[in-house]
Amino acid sequence: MVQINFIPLDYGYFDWQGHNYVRIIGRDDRGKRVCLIDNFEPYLWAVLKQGISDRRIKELQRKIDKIEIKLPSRITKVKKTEIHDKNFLGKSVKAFKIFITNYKDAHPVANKLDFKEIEARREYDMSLITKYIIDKKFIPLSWRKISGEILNNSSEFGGIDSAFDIDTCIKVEKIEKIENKKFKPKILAFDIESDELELGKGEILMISLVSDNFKKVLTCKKSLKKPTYVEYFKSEAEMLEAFIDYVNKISPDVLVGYFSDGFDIPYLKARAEKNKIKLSLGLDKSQPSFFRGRIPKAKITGIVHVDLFRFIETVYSQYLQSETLGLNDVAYELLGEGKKEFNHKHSSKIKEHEWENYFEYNLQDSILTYKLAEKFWPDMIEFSRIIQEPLFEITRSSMAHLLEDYILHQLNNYNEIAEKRPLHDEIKERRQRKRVEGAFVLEPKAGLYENLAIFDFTSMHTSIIVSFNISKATLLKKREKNSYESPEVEFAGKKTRFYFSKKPGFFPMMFKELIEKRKKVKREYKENPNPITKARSNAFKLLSAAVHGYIGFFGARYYSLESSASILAFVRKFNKETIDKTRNAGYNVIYGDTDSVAFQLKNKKRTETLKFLKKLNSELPGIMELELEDFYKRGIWVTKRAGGFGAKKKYALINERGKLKIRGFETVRRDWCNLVRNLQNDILQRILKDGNEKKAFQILQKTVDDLKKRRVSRDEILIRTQLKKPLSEYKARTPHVIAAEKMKKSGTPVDMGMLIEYFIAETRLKKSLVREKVKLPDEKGEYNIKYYLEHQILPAVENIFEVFGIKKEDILIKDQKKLTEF
DNA sequence: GAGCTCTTCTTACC
DNA sequence: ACTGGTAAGAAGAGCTC
Repeated sequence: MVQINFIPLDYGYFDWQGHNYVRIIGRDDRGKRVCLIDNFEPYLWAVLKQGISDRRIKELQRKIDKIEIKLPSRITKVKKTEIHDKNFLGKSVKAFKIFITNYKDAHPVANKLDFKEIEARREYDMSLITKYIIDKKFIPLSWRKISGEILNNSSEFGGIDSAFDIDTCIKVEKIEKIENKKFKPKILAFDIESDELELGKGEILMISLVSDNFKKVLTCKKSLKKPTYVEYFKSEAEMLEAFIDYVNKISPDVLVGYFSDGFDIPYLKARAEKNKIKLSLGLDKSQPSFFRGRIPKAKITGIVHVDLFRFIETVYSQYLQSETLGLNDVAYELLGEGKKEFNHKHSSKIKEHEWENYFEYNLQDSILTYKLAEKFWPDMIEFSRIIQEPLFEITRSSMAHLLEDYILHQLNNYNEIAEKRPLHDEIKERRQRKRVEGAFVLEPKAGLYENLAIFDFTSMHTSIIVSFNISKATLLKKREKNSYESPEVEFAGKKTRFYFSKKPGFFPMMFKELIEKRKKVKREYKENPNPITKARSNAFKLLSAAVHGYIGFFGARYYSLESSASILAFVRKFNKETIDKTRNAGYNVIYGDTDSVAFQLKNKKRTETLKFLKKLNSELPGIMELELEDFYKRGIWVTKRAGGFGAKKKYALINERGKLKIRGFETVRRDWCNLVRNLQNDILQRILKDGNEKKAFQILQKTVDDLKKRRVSRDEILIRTQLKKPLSEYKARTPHVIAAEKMKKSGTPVDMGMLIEYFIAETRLKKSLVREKVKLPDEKGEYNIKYYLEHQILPAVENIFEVFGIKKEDILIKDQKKLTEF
């Protein structure tokens, strides 16, 4: 019997003599790599209908105990059946806990439970690892004291201890909770370069590896100078083998790449196959396995493969200003350094002296990936601990999936049996439903305003869910006395109201607790700001923000469109009420969107306004809360280009400290050229600072002049538009589709998700469509002055100057003559 | 071929 | 297919006159 302190990193399972065992790879507190083997007792639930007699229950139990699934490879039996008092969708129920010998057959066992006394069969559709973590409270990346027996060249479990490259293998007897201590994982970042983007098409030219005090580029190409970090190999095969050796030797906890699920790992696998090499990266020398999904997930046994791109995409992209989530943009924003310059061309055309630069470029990618991984480690570890799912899962799951995992791991606190995942037909039906009415947006009156404030609701949707006890399980079939009543909603073509029980449901309670946890962590962060508390606070924030969307998501276990419709009806009601109350208090309300109200203070003082906020808060139910977003010195709202009404979701503000808040304007949209984005930004800034348009107009005149004199660089007039689907699926012949087709024709690989760059050029055609003037950035040709004037500059500034009574004609009139010259 | 509406598409806001 | 609804706006398609 041994005892160690252990932190789990990678979870897997295997079968031995027809039973399931869980295999956990992690470290002990001396840094040794340990593999734990633990038994897993699979079970599922059968929820009984109300009022079944004890005698009948006994009878059923006997029948269930006899269930057997016979397969060629194994026989799965019911081991035992227990009767428990549980909750299911908030109701107290009696349920059978049916233990079976192999979880893989839980589904067929569930199918055999078709007794009329059984209302529902549940928890046979969850991941085995999820159930294991819940049952043993063995939370990923959390320290535990493990007692057990060391396996040493044991034949038990088929000799697993010798198959794995580990220091110790322990058969678990006991798991005890201990206080979390620090853990610094060994991270290894990698990146490959190849001629082709299509997986496995061309050979791999080089592979870079970066870890703590370790930098390498492995290559099978020759260069003139030989940097110390480069290792040369005779062939691609030898290079691949060296890569595998290095990964095995360094033996990292985390192998991290950037888009490595979608590119590097599958590419390596394909090239290894071509070279008849086994890509034995796993601790048991196994090859990466791929799990299906939008992008297949590449799993390496014993080492956590993290595709940092995927994690950043789901949990961090909303905070990033970067125009793309490519490594260069993200690294620039977060690390202040980007990729190295390298002019990509086919390897056959790269000269001997150029390879050195390519190596450096390749190395830099791994360096950036490594640094980003270090930066995001607190986020990864906190997400993993809070959601209680392994690192591999939480770095790849969508937000809805993360939230659902969080819910599943919390259910035990409420003695709840988990709801099932919707089946195919159910998903289809849900997706066909009419969408429910959303939030309210108040149409602003265009103008320049001074002395403003914005109030907004904190976590509005979630606080409504909590305050009105809204969920699938608390929804009442019909009106009941003493229940929460939603405002009137249009649902399935009828006007109706929904009612929710006042008995607190597990779902709203769970998120009440989550909001409380977040508040606590936020306080902790304020007292002691550090990356861990920041990451924890952020994880709670993101989960909380996703709850309403999750309820309306067709794939959710706890989907409830009635709940979603009710939440949104409350959102509209409270926003409108707040707008009315603000107006009635003597403020000039300018605008409001979903959970906010923007207004002019007029003659009122700030202290008075804060007092008014307090009053509003005292009138709000439950945990709902309105807060001051900020006071603003000035703000501008413009009209729509069509129709002359005030444009929603489009405004710019400046606060006392001179900080701008610009929403919706072209300057924040990446599909407008930089010339116009910068121009509009300058104009808005000038106007908000000065309170008038004089200088801003001069800025405009100068830019128009530059444009006409062709002093504007190519870079500034490039328009970037993303390909949102495969090129072949486009019905419309839009400029960016034409540009993408041109790229393809010229040999540049074009893929879904790419940001297509182009500009609009002068043509000899007298009358023509925009798409006929599309040119790629490196094509010869001059920019089309008329287009950039009338379709870029003017649309972006016209409505701003209109606020000051300056018309489109006033902007152009001075230049009318000049215009005709071109 | 001008002028209109409608569809397709992208990207924003909350 | 992998949170939701609301909205602006460009470009092109298709129609009428």
